[in-house]
Amino acid sequence: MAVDIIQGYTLVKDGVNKWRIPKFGKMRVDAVVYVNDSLKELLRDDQSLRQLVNAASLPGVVEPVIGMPDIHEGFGLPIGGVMAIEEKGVISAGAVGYDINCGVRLIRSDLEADYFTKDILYKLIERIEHYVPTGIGKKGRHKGITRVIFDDVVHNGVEAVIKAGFGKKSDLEYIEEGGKLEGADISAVSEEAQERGEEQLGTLGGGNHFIEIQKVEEILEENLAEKFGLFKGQLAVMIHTGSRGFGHQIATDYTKILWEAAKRYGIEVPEKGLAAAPIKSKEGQNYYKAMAAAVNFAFSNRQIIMFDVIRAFEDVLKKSEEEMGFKLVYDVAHNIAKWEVHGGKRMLVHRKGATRALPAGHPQNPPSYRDTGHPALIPGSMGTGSYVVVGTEKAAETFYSVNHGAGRRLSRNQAKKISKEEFERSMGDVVYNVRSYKDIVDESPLAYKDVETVVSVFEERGITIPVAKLIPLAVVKGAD
DNA sequence: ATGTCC
Repeated sequence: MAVDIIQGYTLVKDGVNKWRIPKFGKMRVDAVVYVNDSLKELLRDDQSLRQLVNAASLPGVVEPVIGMPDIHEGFGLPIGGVMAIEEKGVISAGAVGYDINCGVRLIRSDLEADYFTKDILYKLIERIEHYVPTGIGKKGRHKGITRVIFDDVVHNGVEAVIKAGFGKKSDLEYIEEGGKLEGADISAVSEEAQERGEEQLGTLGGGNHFIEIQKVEEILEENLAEKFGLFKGQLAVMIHTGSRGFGHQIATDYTKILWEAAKRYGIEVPEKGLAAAPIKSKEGQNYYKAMAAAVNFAFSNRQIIMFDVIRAFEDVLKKSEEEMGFKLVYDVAHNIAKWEVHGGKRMLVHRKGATRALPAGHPQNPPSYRDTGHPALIPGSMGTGSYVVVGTEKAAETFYSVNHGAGRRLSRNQAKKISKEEFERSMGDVVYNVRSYKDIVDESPLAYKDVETVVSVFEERGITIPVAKLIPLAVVKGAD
């Protein structure tokens, strides 16, 4: 029996790429982390195992608390963490994260990527920036209309922005939850969060958010790729953003509210980032209502950005959306808590830096992907590849969750030390918009784990089937 | 991630 000791915790090998921390002390359940030998080494200088162990002590937690292959430390639950809680247990804002429904949307086209010279790519990213405000604190270009429809957006999700003219009704079939998480209620959201949100719909933000023009580099599973409308050499666009200042304010407000509520309810919370209250309590219910509002905001944000990106392509290529064949492949949440049934039991699954990946035939798939399983989207860093995968039946052991990216290897502060030369080399031929490398150096591919290795962990275990690999041609980032 | 400290 293979055993390893990391950060003082005993890890016991539990099959391919899977390590278990048997429960001890205040843990109510085991913690599990999915890594191969090289990724496991990265946990030695990182607090993420402690954060998994702490999460395993919360009331109502379901066996096991799980770390994804791209795990790294976060606030409360690690990024790359999955925590399921039974109905009589607690809900935690820190286990969803500050960027509620941070997520990814993939758009395909009928265009051949090889047509896109650097000259065209520069024109495109310039035009995309013309339409999509990027960077911290930016207000939306559509804020006149988004203020008017804001209430409708938070309660009804993407359907509301489609009614206002951003895209078409059929897009709803290609968004997790149909673009709307039930149970949102604006009355649970602070005035401050509402004011920030109304003006920020349709903005990209900063940090790891991006709009990427990509090429389908490799088809890894022919049959599924065809059903997802993907082909080798195809031009695609990936959008990665979330709920901006709206979700951030909600997370800030409720971390405080839940921290104080925990004391009143006598819940022992091991660290502030895991602040939690009973799901059935007033505070817990209110967090869910506010979180759902931010989830709907973020799906809608990506819908508006898709609309604007397609306008940019129309302007530069002088072709219509129909001629270019742009279609939504899928839109997935990476930071969310949702009610799901696993093993016949209803539970609230918190995913923070993790993607749901339902297998073929699972009834919660959208009808468009019932027979295949929906695409799970895994962006790499901005100089490397991204993957489309699907979950298998074996993904039941992770509550049908897979990794959400490559995962950070260096902290932002460590990554700031990367030199200009190293940064430029790491970007290779990828065209990017930000003029000063200092603004995005902490997003350098060198700051991330190797996405191929990370994706291989679940593939080797039989939890995912990789379908396609996409590589970046051009990337639009927000300068902070 | 974030009007990166009201």
